[in-house]
Amino acid sequence: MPQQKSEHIPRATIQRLAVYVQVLENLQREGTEVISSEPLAKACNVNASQIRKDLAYFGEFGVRGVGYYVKNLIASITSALGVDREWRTVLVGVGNLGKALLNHKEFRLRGFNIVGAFDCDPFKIGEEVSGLEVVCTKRLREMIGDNGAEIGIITTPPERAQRAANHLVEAGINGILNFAPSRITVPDHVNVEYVDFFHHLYALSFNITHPNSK
Amino acid sequence: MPQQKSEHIPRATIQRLAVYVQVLENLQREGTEVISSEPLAKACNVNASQIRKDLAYFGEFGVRGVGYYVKNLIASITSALGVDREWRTVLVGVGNLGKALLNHKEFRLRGFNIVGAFDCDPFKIGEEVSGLEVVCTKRLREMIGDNGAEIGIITTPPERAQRAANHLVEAGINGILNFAPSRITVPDHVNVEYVDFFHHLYALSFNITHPNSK
DNA sequence: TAAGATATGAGAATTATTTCACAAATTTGG
DNA sequence: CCAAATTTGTGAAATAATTCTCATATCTTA
Ligand SMILES: NC(=O)c1ccc[n+]([C@@H]2O[C@H](COP(=O)([O-])OP(=O)(O)OC[C@H]3O[C@@H](n4cnc5c(N)ncnc54)[C@H](O)[C@@H]3O)[C@@H](O)[C@H]2O)c1
Ligand SMILES: NC(=O)c1ccc[n+]([C@@H]2O[C@H](COP(=O)([O-])OP(=O)(O)OC[C@H]3O[C@@H](n4cnc5c(N)ncnc54)[C@H](O)[C@@H]3O)[C@@H](O)[C@H]2O)c1
Repeated sequence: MPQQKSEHIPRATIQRLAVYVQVLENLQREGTEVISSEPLAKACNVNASQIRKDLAYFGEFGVRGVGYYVKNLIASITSALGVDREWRTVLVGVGNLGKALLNHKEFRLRGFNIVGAFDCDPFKIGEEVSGLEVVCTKRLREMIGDNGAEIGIITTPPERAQRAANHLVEAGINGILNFAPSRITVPDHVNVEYVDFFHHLYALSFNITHPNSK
Repeated sequence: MPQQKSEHIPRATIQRLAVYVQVLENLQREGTEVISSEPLAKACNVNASQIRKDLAYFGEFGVRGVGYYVKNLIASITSALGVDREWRTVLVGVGNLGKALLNHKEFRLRGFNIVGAFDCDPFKIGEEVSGLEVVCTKRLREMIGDNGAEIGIITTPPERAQRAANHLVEAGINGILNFAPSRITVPDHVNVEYVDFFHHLYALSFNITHPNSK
């Protein structure tokens, strides 16, 4: 069982592990069974020792002289990341984006089941979206007590994100994925990740504007 | 005019600058006119000298003893990032996600105008989405010659992303925002950013699973 | 106009991450 | 079964990024 060997693991390592899984899954789909760090590194656009060092935080998954068995390595990394299980999630803010996410089947496929949908708009409460009844945000605590969700997804307007986060924290969630373009403040034990593709467009803009700074 | 003072700027700095803009815009909406690095840092969840150092790459934007004028600082950072102008973009892959993005008005609002929509499915070509006629991917080069787009957005299935990227590169694009969950290979002068919220869910999963490793 | 309070900007010190280099393990072919 | 060819895993070295510290600049108030 891949067990964490060392204390602190860089955030960058976690991000790369997600990339490795993605690339390995595509390789697997194309029929590759074994791969060594060199070509995998090329496909992921990183240094080969970087991959080996990242993996070394969790154990020894390769075979010297051979490389890594793709299927095996996927299993090892997903286990290290903790995504080899079901994660129950709830979504707050059933608007355009919220509905699109509720209908997105990939969540369930990847083990992130959305088991609750919440909104504060009385016109939306009671509506059914993708097999879930939209419930009043005030009942978040009670509902999470029932369904045991651990991750909250925020898709409210930015000025409501902090309020939504407060409700989620109070309800006992310990991870938040925030799609609203605003930062939220939460207690230390709660993890927050932000999704905002404009940040990526900004990065492109910068890199195109300053081509030499690479 | 904010001019780049130093040669290499860390990628992490660029990502943070985008966060600063986001937080500053929200502060501005709430009426804040001046802010010092300490409270701004708190809102962005970073160290105050980090902010000052990040800004120092581009110039001196603060007033000693006072702090930063919010409006001014937003202008300085957006100028540094190169997002104080219009960026013309094209989108390849007019499916569920592609259509949602084409209808998303925020792009235009933020200066990223989608001026072309491409797909290879003959049933989709000719269809009109959000005021744009869907055009065959093969005509990408010709169309970009006309509309002068510089950024391409990929929303094809993962196994088609590389092909889409090749078309975009050939057409002379120099930045790509890839929503497909696969890595693409492009020449050195082309910049690629990846958007995948499962990577963020993976990070949450890891952090919740290993609470001590923070 | 001078003193006290505040907050930036930048060099130095620290800490973290990445890359290198190579010993150890495994396979393959004669 | 041994030698040659691979390729991992890891300590050491090199790089990079972050944080600390403080001199310097500005504002406020008396
Ligand atoms: N639409 C997109 O494609 C898109 C893309 C990226 C980011 N976003 C961001 O995602 C968020 C949602 O976008 P949208 O287009 O779905 O907006 P929307 O207005 O359609 O939906 C927002 C929903 O949140 C609900 N809401 C408001 N306050 C709430 C609260 N306190 N508790 C619970 N629910 C609350 C509203 O009733 C509404 O149903 C925005 O912050 C937007 O910037 C949207
Ligand atoms: N739907 C979502 O909410 C969502 C969210 C995140 C990521 N994604 C990713 O975005 C991509 C698109 O998702 P979707 O749900 O819109 O899929 P989709 O199948 O609805 O759309 C894909 C579109 O791409 C077109 N296409 C295929 N090959 C092409 C090519 N070579 N050139 C041009 N067009 C081509 C298809 O004709 C189709 O119209 C997928 O990779 C998916 O994993 C989707």
